[in-house]
Amino acid sequence: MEYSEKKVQIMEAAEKLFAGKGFEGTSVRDIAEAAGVNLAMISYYFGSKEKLMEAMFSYRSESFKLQLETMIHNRDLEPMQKVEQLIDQYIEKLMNQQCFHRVMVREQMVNNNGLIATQIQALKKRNQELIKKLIQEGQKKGDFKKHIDIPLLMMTLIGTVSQLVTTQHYYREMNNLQSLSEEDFQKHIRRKLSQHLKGIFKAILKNED
Amino acid sequence: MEYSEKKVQIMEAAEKLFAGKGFEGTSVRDIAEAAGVNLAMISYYFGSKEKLMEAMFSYRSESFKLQLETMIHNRDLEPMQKVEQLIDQYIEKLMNQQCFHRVMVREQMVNNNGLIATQIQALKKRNQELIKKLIQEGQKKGDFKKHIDIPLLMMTLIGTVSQLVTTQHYYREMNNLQSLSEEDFQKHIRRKLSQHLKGIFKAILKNED
DNA sequence: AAAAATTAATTAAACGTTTGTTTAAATCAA
DNA sequence: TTGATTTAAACAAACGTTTAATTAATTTTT
Repeated sequence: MEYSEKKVQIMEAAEKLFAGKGFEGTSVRDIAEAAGVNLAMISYYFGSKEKLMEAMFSYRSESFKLQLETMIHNRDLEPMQKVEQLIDQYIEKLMNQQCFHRVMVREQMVNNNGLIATQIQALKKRNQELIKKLIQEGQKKGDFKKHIDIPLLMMTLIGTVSQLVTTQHYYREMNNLQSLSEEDFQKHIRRKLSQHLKGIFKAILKNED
Repeated sequence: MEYSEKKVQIMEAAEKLFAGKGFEGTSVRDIAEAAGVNLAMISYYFGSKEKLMEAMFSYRSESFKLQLETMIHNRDLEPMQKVEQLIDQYIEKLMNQQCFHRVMVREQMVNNNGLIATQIQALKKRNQELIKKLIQEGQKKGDFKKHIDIPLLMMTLIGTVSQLVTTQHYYREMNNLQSLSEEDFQKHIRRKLSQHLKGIFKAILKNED
């Protein structure tokens, strides 16, 4: 599917509204107004509200993929360094696409069998295989422990970042970070997350022989 | 607020529907049908759909609190044992109230300033203070490390469990666990989570001096 | 204890809005 | 002149809520 300027305009307005109020909580009139287009344009371009959601999902899924192919085959990096890059890239992707992430959190809770569920599954599978490769490489080299529960480790990576992103206003208030500017607060979160998750992964993975 | 049998009936039907389709995605007619009552009874008992949500939230919040008071003051338990009990109790609470948890995940994402946000905040604050006490006790005894980022550690505990609960059907499929019965699968998750999180907490907390 | 009066619970129908989508006319660009 | 875009208006369906009438339960009076 090709994305004309108008289409992107509508998809991005829809994404922001879906993230805040949910799919059902957002009317096509809301979307049209936010995108600055006539109500009928949404059906005209996408066919329906549902299909707009699917189009937006496809559009964002593309840029949500982790880009690790070249890094993975780099022989100059230690396995642990690669894992650290994976963590940082995951944090970066998610923090830069917070709206899309919120939409995804909502969508993955409903067990639908549609296009969106398929796309989420593909994203998850890809990520799990990437980290599996990295860890197996580290195990072969003897750097990592033998028995690693990779799916559970993924849950901790994704879950920790996701939890902080979706409840950041609570985190901010409970830890008295209101004095920080929004930009500084976002930087603060990234730094903390990176540090924290690298510590966990090191503790879980590293062989102390 | 007192909870008559009919009220509970309606609240529990609403909870299940809200968990699956969201607040806006669920109609009061859906709720009435699922609860086996007349449509008008919802306004009659609760005033409105919104107030039904609030009532349900108060109702569930009560039983969602961790019960750790007596355990915390038990002098026969090591700090690490207490932390392990906290982890197990958290897993238990969340796994036993998966519907309510899903509703909460959705609600946490919208930055509303109403009754529900206040209740979520109170729950979070309580839990954070409980774990803070436990960790500080361990630090005093010299069992735990000096510098622990407690809020981040909470994110990992809550985030990991939450991520697995909200995406369990993906987890099940990706790890070929479809042969397990639903009951066995739930047990499997609990066991894995407990093991995994205790490992992480031990690695992060334990002093190796 | 029976009858009457009062309150509570339940119902089907209707209310006015809002919903997603479609239409047909109007405007624009090629 | 043709085809793509944009518009305001209209559509039926679904929404949350209210109404007024009816039934059930409880309390008061005899």
